[in-house]
Amino acid sequence: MIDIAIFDEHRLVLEGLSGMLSGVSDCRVVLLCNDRNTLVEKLKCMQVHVLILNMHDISVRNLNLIVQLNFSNTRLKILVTSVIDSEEIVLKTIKAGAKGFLGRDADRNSLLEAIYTLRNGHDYYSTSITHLLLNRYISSMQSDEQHQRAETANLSSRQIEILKLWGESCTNQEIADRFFISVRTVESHKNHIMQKLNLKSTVDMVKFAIKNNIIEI
Amino acid sequence: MIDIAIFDEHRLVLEGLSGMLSGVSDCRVVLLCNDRNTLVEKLKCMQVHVLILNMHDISVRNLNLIVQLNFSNTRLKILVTSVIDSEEIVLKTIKAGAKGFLGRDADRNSLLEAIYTLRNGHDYYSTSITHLLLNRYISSMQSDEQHQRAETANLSSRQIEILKLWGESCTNQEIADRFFISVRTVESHKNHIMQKLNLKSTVDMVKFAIKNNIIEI
DNA sequence: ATTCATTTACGTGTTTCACGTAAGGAGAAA
DNA sequence: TTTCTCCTTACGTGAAACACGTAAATGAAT
Repeated sequence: MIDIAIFDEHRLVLEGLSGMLSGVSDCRVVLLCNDRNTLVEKLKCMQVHVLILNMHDISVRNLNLIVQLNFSNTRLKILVTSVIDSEEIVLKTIKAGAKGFLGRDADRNSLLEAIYTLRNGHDYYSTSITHLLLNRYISSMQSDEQHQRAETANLSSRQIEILKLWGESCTNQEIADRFFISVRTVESHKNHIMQKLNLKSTVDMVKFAIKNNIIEI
Repeated sequence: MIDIAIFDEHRLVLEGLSGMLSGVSDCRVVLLCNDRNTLVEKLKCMQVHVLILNMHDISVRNLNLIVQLNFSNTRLKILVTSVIDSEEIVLKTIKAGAKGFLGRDADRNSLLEAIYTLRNGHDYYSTSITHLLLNRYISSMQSDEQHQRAETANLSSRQIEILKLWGESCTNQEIADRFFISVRTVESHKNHIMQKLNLKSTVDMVKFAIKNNIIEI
């Protein structure tokens, strides 16, 4: 059984959200609230697994509420819902400590998925958000690759891979495990890089990698 | 009722995965398969909602399998599981058309979450992946904030001297000679620097020194 | 067919790192 | 004054990384 609290400034929305959960056997709505102070007070002494927090705006007031709730009840999982699923609001809520986010594309199934997922200790972000992050990520990876091809054509792709991981403070062993090769091979790769680029020390290798956008400062 | 197919090259793993789903009322395992060609043929004419595809490696063979299955059965949702949850494998599988990914941190609950989520037409990526994406995103958005928190003032003048020479690719012995101290003392200084700044590796120390204008690229 | 770079890997000896310990001094706080 | 903290110096030990050489397998180039 999952105990759920719902917050919204408008009673109507509150009841609407509550209604979506009636008839779900695993869920029990134990608190409906439309006042921030009351919410914080009540949640201090209630056992609530998931709080559905509907946000109309990304005011500091709302973000602080999340921080405050997380502070006073560490076991509480906060699921933010909002029609404003811009990058900004999502990021800010996550940074504030929300464990889930449902945007405008979310339906009842998504809500249930999110509740179960949060209850299990995992994070949940709606499809649009995940896609946003993925696209960002993929495009940043691709632009990285292009940068590298421009400046470091003399290094082989394998050598760059090694350098990249090493530049993220991986040990040789970690790099070896990642690529399923021997530690000695990793050492070999680094030796070859040093030879090829005529570098005196590993410090120089870091500098080279930074100059050539292989690793970030 | 969700119809599920499971693929793995090893029968044992196949049965293990299948066992995890026995007793789940909403799920029905309708196909176990350890041969790629058979899998493609069977799935052409069977109603399967979710395919659990356990990948041991990111071979072109496996990626092509995903592409092929997506082509021949557009309604099929492919959930890739793998102990190799590196950035590389995740990206490649998603680009190939997988709708979900479970990494090494996934447990039975995650598997069920993923199956339900895919069945509902949404994507599912395991916590580690989501965090990976989020961290990338967040760090790229507000890298300044954390970076500017670095305090050079915390380092003593001696520590900065050491760091400066080391950043010019001097060996510990050279640094020791310069200051008429023992090599061990140089090591101590570096150890203290690492401790004080909470740095994991010498690579990080180079980055710190560059960020704080102690050494130049 | 042969050359060349790449990827893989080992051997050996040196250097550096990680982590702990510790002594002596300088300066601040009680 | 004594206590306390930080800095500088330095060592011990075991692990990791580096320097330099060697070398086999692969594949692309010509």
